[in-house]
Amino acid sequence: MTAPSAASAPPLNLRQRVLETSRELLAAGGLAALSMREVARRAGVTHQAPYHHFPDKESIVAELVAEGFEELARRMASANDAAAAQGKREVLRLAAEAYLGFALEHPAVFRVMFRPELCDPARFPRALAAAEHARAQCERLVRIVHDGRFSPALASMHWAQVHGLACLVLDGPLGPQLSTEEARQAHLVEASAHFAHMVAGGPPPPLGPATVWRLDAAAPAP
Amino acid sequence: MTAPSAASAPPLNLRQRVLETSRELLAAGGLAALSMREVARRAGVTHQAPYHHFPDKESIVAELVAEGFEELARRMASANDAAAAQGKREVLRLAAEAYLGFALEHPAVFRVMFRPELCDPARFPRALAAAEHARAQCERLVRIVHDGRFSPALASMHWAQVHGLACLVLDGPLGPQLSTEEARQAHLVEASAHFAHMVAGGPPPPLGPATVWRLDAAAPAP
DNA sequence: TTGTCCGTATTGACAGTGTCAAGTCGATGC
DNA sequence: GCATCGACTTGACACTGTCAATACGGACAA
Repeated sequence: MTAPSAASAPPLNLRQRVLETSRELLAAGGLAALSMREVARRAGVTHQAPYHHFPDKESIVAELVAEGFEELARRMASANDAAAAQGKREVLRLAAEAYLGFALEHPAVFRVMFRPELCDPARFPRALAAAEHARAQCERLVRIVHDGRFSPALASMHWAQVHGLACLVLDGPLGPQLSTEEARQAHLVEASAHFAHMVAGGPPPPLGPATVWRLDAAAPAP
Repeated sequence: MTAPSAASAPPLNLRQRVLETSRELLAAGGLAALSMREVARRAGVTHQAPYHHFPDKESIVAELVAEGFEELARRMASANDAAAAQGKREVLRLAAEAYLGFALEHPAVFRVMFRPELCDPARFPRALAAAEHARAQCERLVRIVHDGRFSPALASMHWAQVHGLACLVLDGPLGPQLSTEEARQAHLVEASAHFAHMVAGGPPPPLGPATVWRLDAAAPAP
Protein backbone atom coordinates (compact mmCIF):
# COMPACT_ATOMS: atom_id res chain seq x y z
CA MET A 1 0.00 0.00 0.00
CA THR A 2 3.03 2.23 -0.07
CA ALA A 3 3.89 2.80 -3.73
CA PRO A 4 0.81 3.71 -5.77
CA SER A 5 0.50 1.51 -8.85
CA ALA A 6 3.92 -0.06 -8.60
CA ALA A 7 3.11 -2.18 -11.64
CA SER A 8 3.01 0.87 -13.93
CA ALA A 9 6.35 2.10 -12.62
CA PRO A 10 9.26 0.66 -14.60
CA PRO A 11 12.51 0.29 -12.66
CA LEU A 12 13.90 3.45 -14.24
CA ASN A 13 15.76 6.01 -12.19
CA LEU A 14 13.15 8.37 -10.73
CA ARG A 15 15.33 11.33 -11.48
CA GLN A 16 15.30 10.50 -15.17
CA ARG A 17 11.61 9.78 -15.15
CA VAL A 18 10.96 13.17 -13.58
CA LEU A 19 12.98 14.84 -16.32
CA GLU A 20 11.21 12.88 -19.01
CA THR A 21 7.77 13.67 -17.66
CA SER A 22 8.70 17.33 -17.24
CA ARG A 23 9.78 17.46 -20.87
CA GLU A 24 6.41 16.08 -21.90
CA LEU A 25 4.43 18.53 -19.80
CA LEU A 26 6.55 21.43 -20.98
CA ALA A 27 6.09 20.45 -24.60
CA ALA A 28 2.35 19.98 -24.14
CA GLY A 29 1.45 23.19 -22.32
CA GLY A 30 4.49 25.34 -21.62
CA LEU A 31 5.84 26.36 -18.25
CA ALA A 32 2.33 26.88 -16.84
CA ALA A 33 1.53 23.21 -17.40
CA LEU A 34 4.71 22.00 -15.73
CA SER A 35 3.68 21.22 -12.16
CA MET A 36 5.70 19.37 -9.55
CA ARG A 37 2.66 17.49 -8.38
CA GLU A 38 1.56 16.52 -11.87
CA VAL A 39 5.05 15.27 -12.59
CA ALA A 40 4.97 13.16 -9.45
CA ARG A 41 1.50 11.90 -10.33
CA ARG A 42 2.57 10.78 -13.79
CA ALA A 43 5.71 9.21 -12.42
CA GLY A 44 3.58 7.17 -10.02
CA VAL A 45 5.06 8.59 -6.83
CA THR A 46 3.82 10.98 -4.18
CA HIS A 47 4.07 14.71 -4.56
CA GLN A 48 7.19 15.03 -2.44
CA ALA A 49 9.33 12.32 -4.07
CA PRO A 50 10.78 14.55 -6.82
CA TYR A 51 12.19 16.83 -4.13
CA HIS A 52 14.73 14.13 -3.31
CA HIS A 53 16.27 14.63 -6.74
CA PHE A 54 15.69 18.31 -7.38
CA PRO A 55 15.66 21.07 -4.78
CA ASP A 56 12.81 22.90 -6.47
CA LYS A 57 10.83 23.30 -9.66
CA GLU A 58 13.16 25.80 -11.26
CA SER A 59 16.02 23.31 -10.99
CA ILE A 60 14.13 20.86 -13.16
CA VAL A 61 13.61 23.53 -15.77
CA ALA A 62 17.27 24.48 -15.53
CA GLU A 63 18.23 20.87 -16.21
CA LEU A 64 16.07 20.79 -19.33
CA VAL A 65 17.53 24.13 -20.37
CA ALA A 66 21.06 22.79 -19.94
CA GLU A 67 20.22 19.81 -22.12
CA GLY A 68 18.75 22.21 -24.65
CA PHE A 69 21.86 24.38 -24.83
CA GLU A 70 24.04 21.29 -25.09
CA GLU A 71 22.00 19.99 -28.01
CA LEU A 72 22.06 23.42 -29.60
CA ALA A 73 25.83 23.70 -29.25
CA ARG A 74 26.19 20.21 -30.72
CA ARG A 75 24.15 21.15 -33.77
CA MET A 76 26.04 24.39 -34.25
CA ALA A 77 29.37 22.59 -33.94
CA SER A 78 28.31 20.03 -36.53
CA ALA A 79 27.25 22.79 -38.88
CA ASN A 80 30.55 24.60 -38.43
CA ASP A 81 32.50 21.38 -38.98
CA ALA A 82 30.57 20.44 -42.08
CA ALA A 83 30.88 23.88 -43.58
CA ALA A 84 34.53 24.51 -42.76
CA ALA A 85 35.74 23.98 -46.30
CA GLN A 86 32.79 25.59 -48.04
CA GLY A 87 31.83 29.12 -48.97
CA LYS A 88 30.70 31.71 -46.48
CA ARG A 89 27.11 31.62 -47.62
CA GLU A 90 27.01 27.88 -47.14
CA VAL A 91 28.47 28.31 -43.66
CA LEU A 92 25.76 30.80 -42.79
CA ARG A 93 23.06 28.63 -44.32
CA LEU A 94 24.07 25.58 -42.30
CA ALA A 95 24.40 27.57 -39.08
CA ALA A 96 20.95 29.09 -39.51
CA GLU A 97 19.55 25.67 -40.29
CA ALA A 98 21.09 24.28 -37.12
CA TYR A 99 19.76 27.04 -34.87
CA LEU A 100 16.32 27.35 -36.41
CA GLY A 101 15.98 23.61 -36.73
CA PHE A 102 16.54 23.22 -33.03
CA ALA A 103 14.07 25.98 -32.17
CA LEU A 104 11.37 24.52 -34.40
CA GLU A 105 11.88 20.96 -33.23
CA HIS A 106 11.94 21.87 -29.53
CA PRO A 107 9.86 25.03 -29.25
CA ALA A 108 8.86 24.52 -25.63
CA VAL A 109 12.43 24.09 -24.42
CA PHE A 110 13.63 26.91 -26.63
CA ARG A 111 11.07 29.24 -25.06
CA VAL A 112 12.38 28.67 -21.53
CA MET A 113 16.07 28.76 -22.42
CA PHE A 114 16.29 32.53 -22.42
CA ARG A 115 14.98 33.85 -19.14
CA PRO A 116 16.50 36.12 -16.52
CA GLU A 117 15.87 33.52 -13.79
CA LEU A 118 18.56 31.28 -15.27
CA CYS A 119 21.34 33.86 -15.26
CA ASP A 120 22.51 32.98 -11.75
CA PRO A 121 25.75 30.98 -12.14
CA ALA A 122 25.68 29.89 -8.51
CA ARG A 123 22.32 28.15 -8.86
CA PHE A 124 22.47 26.91 -12.43
CA PRO A 125 26.11 26.39 -13.42
CA ARG A 126 25.41 23.59 -15.89
CA ALA A 127 22.87 25.58 -17.88
CA LEU A 128 25.18 28.57 -18.08
CA ALA A 129 28.18 26.45 -19.05
CA ALA A 130 26.15 24.85 -21.82
CA ALA A 131 25.08 28.27 -23.04
CA GLU A 132 28.74 29.25 -23.02
CA HIS A 133 29.52 26.35 -25.33
CA ALA A 134 26.80 27.41 -27.73
CA ARG A 135 28.28 30.90 -27.72
CA ALA A 136 31.73 29.53 -28.47
CA GLN A 137 30.31 27.95 -31.61
CA CYS A 138 28.77 31.27 -32.57
CA GLU A 139 32.15 32.94 -32.11
CA ARG A 140 33.75 30.28 -34.30
CA LEU A 141 31.22 30.97 -37.02
CA VAL A 142 31.92 34.69 -36.93
CA ARG A 143 35.64 34.13 -37.36
CA ILE A 144 35.02 31.84 -40.34
CA VAL A 145 32.65 34.22 -42.06
CA HIS A 146 34.55 37.44 -41.31
CA ASP A 147 38.05 36.19 -42.17
CA GLY A 148 39.24 36.03 -38.60
CA ARG A 149 37.80 39.37 -37.58
CA PHE A 150 35.78 39.29 -34.40
CA SER A 151 34.07 41.43 -31.85
CA PRO A 152 31.40 40.62 -29.27
CA ALA A 153 28.89 42.88 -30.96
CA LEU A 154 29.56 41.31 -34.34
CA ALA A 155 28.81 37.92 -32.86
CA SER A 156 25.68 39.34 -31.25
CA MET A 157 24.54 40.53 -34.64
CA HIS A 158 24.73 36.98 -35.99
CA TRP A 159 23.17 35.38 -32.96
CA ALA A 160 20.44 37.99 -32.86
CA GLN A 161 19.47 37.29 -36.45
CA VAL A 162 18.72 33.60 -36.00
CA HIS A 163 17.43 34.07 -32.47
CA GLY A 164 15.08 36.83 -33.52
CA LEU A 165 13.78 34.81 -36.45
CA ALA A 166 13.12 31.85 -34.18
CA CYS A 167 11.29 33.99 -31.61
CA LEU A 168 9.16 35.76 -34.18
CA VAL A 169 8.15 32.60 -35.99
CA LEU A 170 7.40 30.74 -32.77
CA ASP A 171 5.58 33.43 -30.81
CA GLY A 172 5.61 36.66 -32.76
CA PRO A 173 2.57 38.33 -34.27
CA LEU A 174 3.52 36.87 -37.61
CA GLY A 175 3.61 33.32 -36.35
CA PRO A 176 -0.09 32.48 -36.80
CA GLN A 177 0.03 33.69 -40.40
CA LEU A 178 2.63 31.10 -41.31
CA SER A 179 0.16 28.38 -40.62
CA THR A 180 1.68 25.48 -42.49
CA GLU A 181 5.07 24.02 -41.80
CA GLU A 182 6.06 24.62 -45.43
CA ALA A 183 5.23 28.33 -45.15
CA ARG A 184 7.31 28.64 -42.01
CA GLN A 185 10.25 26.86 -43.57
CA ALA A 186 10.08 28.94 -46.74
CA HIS A 187 9.84 32.14 -44.73
CA LEU A 188 12.85 31.29 -42.59
CA VAL A 189 14.87 30.13 -45.57
CA GLU A 190 14.24 33.35 -47.46
CA ALA A 191 14.93 35.59 -44.46
CA SER A 192 18.17 33.74 -43.75
CA ALA A 193 19.14 33.98 -47.40
CA HIS A 194 18.67 37.75 -47.32
CA PHE A 195 20.89 37.97 -44.29
CA ALA A 196 23.54 35.73 -45.80
CA HIS A 197 23.49 37.83 -48.95
CA MET A 198 24.11 40.98 -46.93
CA VAL A 199 26.94 39.43 -44.98
CA ALA A 200 28.65 37.36 -47.66
CA GLY A 201 27.56 38.98 -50.89
CA GLY A 202 26.68 37.01 -53.99
CA PRO A 203 23.42 37.15 -55.94
CA PRO A 204 20.46 38.44 -53.92
CA PRO A 205 17.69 35.92 -53.26
CA PRO A 206 14.38 36.55 -55.04
CA LEU A 207 11.62 38.22 -53.08
CA GLY A 208 8.98 35.80 -51.85
CA PRO A 209 5.24 36.26 -52.26
CA ALA A 210 3.85 39.22 -50.37
CA THR A 211 0.57 37.50 -49.76
CA VAL A 212 1.90 35.59 -46.78
CA TRP A 213 2.13 38.76 -44.79
CA ARG A 214 -1.33 40.17 -45.49
CA LEU A 215 -4.33 39.13 -43.54
CA ASP A 216 -6.15 42.17 -42.31
CA ALA A 217 -9.23 40.04 -41.82
CA ALA A 218 -7.84 38.59 -38.63
CA ALA A 219 -7.20 41.96 -37.00
CA PRO A 220 -10.41 43.91 -36.46
CA ALA A 221 -10.04 47.67 -36.69
CA PRO A 222 -9.92 49.31 -33.25
CA MET B 1 -16.42 47.78 7.73
CA THR B 2 -17.10 47.17 4.07
CA ALA B 3 -14.23 48.74 2.16
CA PRO B 4 -10.86 47.97 3.75
CA SER B 5 -8.83 51.15 4.31
CA ALA B 6 -11.07 53.42 2.28
CA ALA B 7 -8.82 56.32 3.21
CA SER B 8 -5.88 54.93 1.24
CA ALA B 9 -8.06 54.43 -1.84
CA PRO B 10 -8.07 57.53 -4.03
CA PRO B 11 -11.25 57.96 -6.10
CA LEU B 12 -9.49 56.64 -9.20
CA ASN B 13 -11.19 54.19 -11.51
CA LEU B 14 -10.51 50.73 -10.10
CA ARG B 15 -9.88 49.40 -13.56
CA GLN B 16 -7.04 51.85 -14.07
CA ARG B 17 -5.67 51.21 -10.62
CA VAL B 18 -5.61 47.50 -11.35
CA LEU B 19 -3.65 48.11 -14.54
CA GLU B 20 -1.25 50.43 -12.77
CA THR B 21 -0.60 48.00 -9.94
CA SER B 22 -0.20 45.14 -12.39
CA ARG B 23 2.41 47.13 -14.27
CA GLU B 24 4.31 47.66 -11.04
CA LEU B 25 4.21 44.01 -10.04
CA LEU B 26 5.22 42.91 -13.53
CA ALA B 27 8.14 45.30 -13.56
CA ALA B 28 9.24 44.23 -10.11
CA GLY B 29 9.15 40.45 -10.45
CA GLY B 30 7.91 39.37 -13.85
CA LEU B 31 4.82 37.37 -14.64
CA ALA B 32 5.36 35.11 -11.62
CA ALA B 33 4.99 38.10 -9.30
CA LEU B 34 1.79 39.31 -10.94
CA SER B 35 -1.01 37.89 -8.81
CA MET B 36 -4.66 38.78 -8.94
CA ARG B 37 -4.93 38.75 -5.17
CA GLU B 38 -1.84 40.87 -4.68
CA VAL B 39 -3.18 43.38 -7.17
CA ALA B 40 -6.46 43.53 -5.28
CA ARG B 41 -4.61 43.85 -1.99
CA ARG B 42 -2.52 46.78 -3.21
CA ALA B 43 -5.56 48.42 -4.72
CA GLY B 44 -7.28 48.23 -1.35
CA VAL B 45 -10.15 46.03 -2.48
CA THR B 46 -11.07 42.40 -1.92
CA HIS B 47 -9.66 39.65 -4.04
CA GLN B 48 -12.71 39.37 -6.27
CA ALA B 49 -13.18 43.04 -7.16
CA PRO B 50 -10.77 43.05 -10.13
CA TYR B 51 -12.90 40.36 -11.77
CA HIS B 52 -15.56 42.97 -12.38
CA HIS B 53 -13.20 44.73 -14.76
CA PHE B 54 -11.20 41.86 -16.24
CA PRO B 55 -12.50 38.36 -16.90
CA ASP B 56 -9.24 36.74 -15.83
CA LYS B 57 -5.58 37.33 -15.16
CA GLU B 58 -4.44 36.83 -18.74
CA SER B 59 -6.72 39.64 -19.85
CA ILE B 60 -4.86 42.07 -17.62
CA VAL B 61 -1.58 40.99 -19.15
CA ALA B 62 -3.08 41.29 -22.62
CA GLU B 63 -4.09 44.86 -21.84
CA LEU B 64 -0.55 45.74 -20.79
CA VAL B 65 0.77 44.00 -23.89
CA ALA B 66 -1.57 46.02 -26.09
CA GLU B 67 -0.35 49.23 -24.49
CA GLY B 68 3.19 48.01 -25.08
CA PHE B 69 2.69 47.36 -28.76
CA GLU B 70 0.95 50.70 -29.16
CA GLU B 71 3.88 52.50 -27.56
CA LEU B 72 6.31 50.50 -29.68
CA ALA B 73 4.44 51.33 -32.89
CA ARG B 74 4.38 54.99 -31.87
CA ARG B 75 8.14 55.03 -31.37
CA MET B 76 8.77 53.25 -34.65
CA ALA B 77 6.47 55.64 -36.50
CA SER B 78 8.28 58.62 -35.01
CA ALA B 79 11.61 57.17 -36.05
CA ASN B 80 10.38 56.57 -39.58
CA ASP B 81 8.94 60.06 -39.80
CA ALA B 82 12.09 61.71 -38.49
CA ALA B 83 14.32 59.73 -40.80
CA ALA B 84 12.22 60.03 -43.95
CA ALA B 85 14.52 62.54 -45.61
CA GLN B 86 17.80 61.13 -44.34
CA GLY B 87 20.14 58.38 -45.48
CA LYS B 88 19.38 54.71 -45.16
CA ARG B 89 21.88 54.17 -42.39
CA GLU B 90 20.31 56.93 -40.37
CA VAL B 91 16.90 55.41 -40.93
CA LEU B 92 18.15 52.08 -39.66
CA ARG B 93 19.88 53.70 -36.72
CA LEU B 94 16.77 55.54 -35.58
CA ALA B 95 14.59 52.48 -36.00
CA ALA B 96 16.94 50.33 -33.97
CA GLU B 97 17.10 53.03 -31.34
CA ALA B 98 13.31 53.11 -31.17
CA TYR B 99 12.90 49.36 -30.82
CA LEU B 100 15.81 48.73 -28.48
CA GLY B 101 15.01 51.82 -26.47
CA PHE B 102 11.53 50.53 -25.81
CA ALA B 103 12.79 47.07 -24.86
CA LEU B 104 15.37 48.45 -22.45
CA GLU B 105 13.02 50.94 -20.86
CA HIS B 106 10.17 48.45 -20.44
CA PRO B 107 11.88 45.06 -20.13
CA ALA B 108 9.11 43.41 -18.14
CA VAL B 109 6.39 44.34 -20.61
CA PHE B 110 8.63 43.49 -23.54
CA ARG B 111 9.18 40.01 -22.14
CA VAL B 112 5.46 39.19 -22.07
CA MET B 113 4.63 40.75 -25.42
CA PHE B 114 5.75 37.76 -27.44
CA ARG B 115 3.98 34.66 -26.17
CA PRO B 116 1.86 32.05 -27.88
CA GLU B 117 -1.00 32.63 -25.43
CA LEU B 118 -1.66 36.05 -26.94
CA CYS B 119 -2.05 34.85 -30.52
CA ASP B 120 -5.80 34.26 -30.19
CA PRO B 121 -7.54 37.12 -32.04
CA ALA B 122 -10.91 36.22 -30.54
CA ARG B 123 -9.70 36.73 -26.98
CA PHE B 124 -7.17 39.53 -27.39
CA PRO B 125 -8.11 41.59 -30.44
CA ARG B 126 -6.62 44.82 -29.12
CA ALA B 127 -3.21 43.34 -28.45
CA LEU B 128 -3.06 41.76 -31.88
CA ALA B 129 -4.25 44.91 -33.62
CA ALA B 130 -1.56 46.89 -31.83
CA ALA B 131 1.04 44.35 -32.92
CA GLU B 132 -0.26 44.75 -36.46
CA HIS B 133 0.40 48.49 -36.28
CA ALA B 134 3.94 47.89 -35.12
CA ARG B 135 4.43 45.53 -38.03
CA ALA B 136 3.10 48.11 -40.45
CA GLN B 137 5.84 50.47 -39.29
CA CYS B 138 8.40 47.73 -39.85
CA GLU B 139 7.08 47.25 -43.38
CA ARG B 140 7.35 50.99 -43.99
CA LEU B 141 10.98 50.93 -42.87
CA VAL B 142 11.79 48.09 -45.24
CA ARG B 143 10.35 49.96 -48.21
CA ILE B 144 12.36 53.05 -47.32
CA VAL B 145 15.62 51.18 -46.92
CA HIS B 146 15.21 48.83 -49.87
CA ASP B 147 14.00 51.39 -52.42
CA GLY B 148 10.42 50.18 -52.44
CA ARG B 149 11.28 46.50 -52.61
CA PHE B 150 9.49 44.38 -50.06
CA SER B 151 8.80 40.83 -49.03
CA PRO B 152 7.53 39.38 -45.77
CA ALA B 153 10.78 37.54 -45.18
CA LEU B 154 12.81 40.69 -45.82
CA ALA B 155 10.78 42.47 -43.18
CA SER B 156 11.27 39.54 -40.83
CA MET B 157 15.00 39.83 -41.31
CA HIS B 158 14.90 43.42 -40.11
CA TRP B 159 12.52 42.78 -37.25
CA ALA B 160 14.49 39.71 -36.19
CA GLN B 161 17.69 41.70 -35.94
CA VAL B 162 16.44 44.23 -33.43
CA HIS B 163 14.20 41.74 -31.68
CA GLY B 164 17.00 39.22 -31.29
CA LEU B 165 19.36 41.87 -29.97
CA ALA B 166 16.80 42.96 -27.41
CA CYS B 167 16.14 39.39 -26.27
CA LEU B 168 19.81 38.51 -25.99
CA VAL B 169 20.73 41.63 -24.05
CA LEU B 170 17.76 41.34 -21.73
CA ASP B 171 17.78 37.61 -21.02
CA GLY B 172 20.45 35.94 -23.10
CA PRO B 173 23.58 34.33 -21.72
CA LEU B 174 25.48 37.44 -22.68
CA GLY B 175 23.26 39.74 -20.71
CA PRO B 176 24.98 39.42 -17.33
CA GLN B 177 28.33 40.20 -18.89
CA LEU B 178 27.12 43.59 -20.04
CA SER B 179 26.73 44.67 -16.47
CA THR B 180 26.70 48.43 -16.82
CA GLU B 181 24.16 50.39 -18.78
CA GLU B 182 26.96 51.96 -20.80
CA ALA B 183 28.30 48.56 -21.84
CA ARG B 184 24.85 47.46 -22.95
CA GLN B 185 24.31 50.62 -24.94
CA ALA B 186 27.72 50.40 -26.60
CA HIS B 187 27.17 46.77 -27.45
CA LEU B 188 23.78 47.40 -29.02
CA VAL B 189 25.04 50.43 -30.90
CA GLU B 190 27.93 48.52 -32.40
CA ALA B 191 25.85 45.48 -33.32
CA SER B 192 23.23 47.69 -34.95
CA ALA B 193 25.96 49.58 -36.81
CA HIS B 194 27.31 46.32 -38.21
CA PHE B 195 23.86 45.39 -39.41
CA ALA B 196 23.24 48.81 -40.93
CA HIS B 197 26.60 48.62 -42.67
CA MET B 198 25.67 45.28 -44.23
CA VAL B 199 22.27 46.52 -45.36
CA ALA B 200 23.10 50.03 -46.48
CA GLY B 201 26.82 49.92 -47.14
CA GLY B 202 29.16 52.75 -46.25
CA PRO B 203 32.26 52.53 -44.05
CA PRO B 204 32.30 49.53 -41.71
CA PRO B 205 32.14 50.35 -38.00
CA PRO B 206 35.27 49.63 -35.96
CA LEU B 207 35.37 46.42 -33.96
CA GLY B 208 34.73 46.92 -30.26
CA PRO B 209 36.84 45.51 -27.44
CA ALA B 210 36.84 41.74 -27.28
CA THR B 211 37.21 41.71 -23.53
CA VAL B 212 33.49 42.20 -22.99
CA TRP B 213 32.80 38.73 -24.29
CA ARG B 214 35.37 36.81 -22.31
CA LEU B 215 34.70 35.63 -18.83
CA ASP B 216 35.57 31.98 -18.54
CA ALA B 217 35.83 32.38 -14.80
CA ALA B 218 32.06 32.46 -14.42
CA ALA B 219 31.51 29.17 -16.24
CA PRO B 220 33.02 26.22 -14.38
CA ALA B 221 34.29 23.40 -16.57
CA PRO B 222 31.84 20.49 -16.65
C1' DT C 1 -42.29 57.88 -1.99
C1' DT C 2 -41.90 53.31 -3.01
C1' DG C 3 -40.06 49.56 -5.40
C1' DT C 4 -37.19 47.41 -8.77
C1' DC C 5 -33.04 46.91 -11.33
C1' DC C 6 -28.21 46.78 -11.96
C1' DG C 7 -23.37 47.60 -11.48
C1' DT C 8 -19.94 47.27 -7.98
C1' DA C 9 -17.96 45.12 -4.32
C1' DT C 10 -18.00 41.61 -0.65
C1' DT C 11 -17.76 37.05 1.70
C1' DG C 12 -17.09 32.27 1.31
C1' DA C 13 -15.71 28.30 -0.76
C1' DC C 14 -13.11 24.99 -3.81
C1' DA C 15 -9.38 22.73 -6.14
C1' DG C 16 -4.88 23.25 -7.20
C1' DT C 17 -0.01 24.74 -6.40
C1' DG C 18 5.13 24.81 -4.25
C1' DT C 19 7.42 23.55 -0.37
C1' DC C 20 8.56 22.73 4.77
C1' DA C 21 8.57 19.13 8.52
C1' DA C 22 8.25 14.76 10.34
C1' DG C 23 7.71 9.91 9.91
C1' DT C 24 8.37 5.09 7.56
C1' DC C 25 11.02 1.52 5.58
C1' DG C 26 14.45 -1.24 3.49
C1' DA C 27 19.25 -1.79 2.29
C1' DT C 28 24.03 -1.17 3.81
C1' DG C 29 27.88 -0.93 6.80
C1' DC C 30 30.11 -2.09 11.31
C1' DG D 1 22.19 -7.31 15.72
C1' DC D 2 22.10 -2.74 15.34
C1' DA D 3 22.78 1.94 13.85
C1' DT D 4 22.84 4.83 9.68
C1' DC D 5 21.21 6.74 5.71
C1' DG D 6 18.90 7.63 1.54
C1' DA D 7 14.45 7.17 -0.86
C1' DC D 8 9.95 7.73 -0.24
C1' DT D 9 5.47 8.80 2.19
C1' DT D 10 2.17 11.43 4.91
C1' DG D 11 0.55 15.63 6.57
C1' DA D 12 0.35 20.31 6.82
C1' DC D 13 0.74 25.37 5.50
C1' DA D 14 0.23 29.49 2.87
C1' DC D 15 -0.80 30.89 -1.40
C1' DT D 16 -2.99 31.03 -5.99
C1' DG D 17 -7.11 31.66 -9.73
C1' DT D 18 -11.77 31.42 -10.06
C1' DC D 19 -16.87 30.12 -9.21
C1' DA D 20 -21.07 31.19 -6.48
C1' DA D 21 -23.97 33.69 -3.66
C1' DT D 22 -24.71 37.84 -1.18
C1' DA D 23 -24.93 42.89 0.22
C1' DC D 24 -25.14 47.65 -0.95
C1' DG D 25 -26.13 51.97 -3.24
C1' DG D 26 -27.65 54.79 -6.82
C1' DA D 27 -30.74 55.41 -11.05
C1' DC D 28 -35.11 55.27 -12.64
C1' DA D 29 -40.17 54.10 -13.32
C1' DA D 30 -44.79 53.82 -11.01
